[in-house]
Amino acid sequence: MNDVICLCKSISPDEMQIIKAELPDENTSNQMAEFFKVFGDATRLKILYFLSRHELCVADLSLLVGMQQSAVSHQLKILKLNRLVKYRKDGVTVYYALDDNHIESIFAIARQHLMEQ
Amino acid sequence: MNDVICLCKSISPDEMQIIKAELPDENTSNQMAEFFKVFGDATRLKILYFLSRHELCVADLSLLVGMQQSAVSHQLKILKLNRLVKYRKDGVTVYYALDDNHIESIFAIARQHLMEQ
DNA sequence: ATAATATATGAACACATATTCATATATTGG
DNA sequence: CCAATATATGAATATGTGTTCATATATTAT
Repeated sequence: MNDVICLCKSISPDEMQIIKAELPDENTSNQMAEFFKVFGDATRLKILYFLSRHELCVADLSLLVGMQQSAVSHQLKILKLNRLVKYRKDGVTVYYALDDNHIESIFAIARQHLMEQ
Repeated sequence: MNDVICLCKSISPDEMQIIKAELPDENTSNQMAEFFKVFGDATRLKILYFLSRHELCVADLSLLVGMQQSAVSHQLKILKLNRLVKYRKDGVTVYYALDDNHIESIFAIARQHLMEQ
């Protein structure tokens, strides 16, 4: 990409160059976007909420969120890939649980933002 | 929706009822999902990064993110609607700036999560 | 008023995503 | 081995999303 020359009065060309140079690389932006995307779905948020209360099997999660077992499995796969949940197998049953201590704090911040009108 | 009866051994029907009853209502889940969705796009994250460094006009943002002015305007609209950026007009130019003190902390948490392998 | 400029907006398109249905896989008990 | 059960997976579909192009709006200077 070419050098950037600023067009407006609020910032100098030099400052432009600096903040452009310090932009995290493409991978970081994309990884971060992927991470937040996981929280950007009400069904997944509900699953995370329930798991924050108790370890649960897929069937019970399906009852709780009121969605088909298949849908829940698909979403659990996404949560698993993003290391937000872990699981253990007991016979034919699979119990899922939260696997991230950042979840609570990230929720707290979102709640605060939404509370402030 | 009908009463929930748990199917697995890990939790009792009573506990199921309780965590189900305490699930935040549909509105809350949706609002929260919408909020996170905003962060789930690399272009918007870049815009937020640049604004975290300096107030900027649309044209400069467009140069910095390497995307058409129109695309940037569309994304700024979304950020505006979610009260993440504010703006001031100076003649025909519009300067945008961050309008949320939670952004930094939410980024910090995401970064931490992604750092941990 | 007119021209020039910065930004905003709407339509169109390509692409991603969530859900469902049908079915495969894996585990246990008989 | 076979049947029953819990979960996972793939295809299909409907809906959502981001970008571009074209154009509208708004502001300033001449």
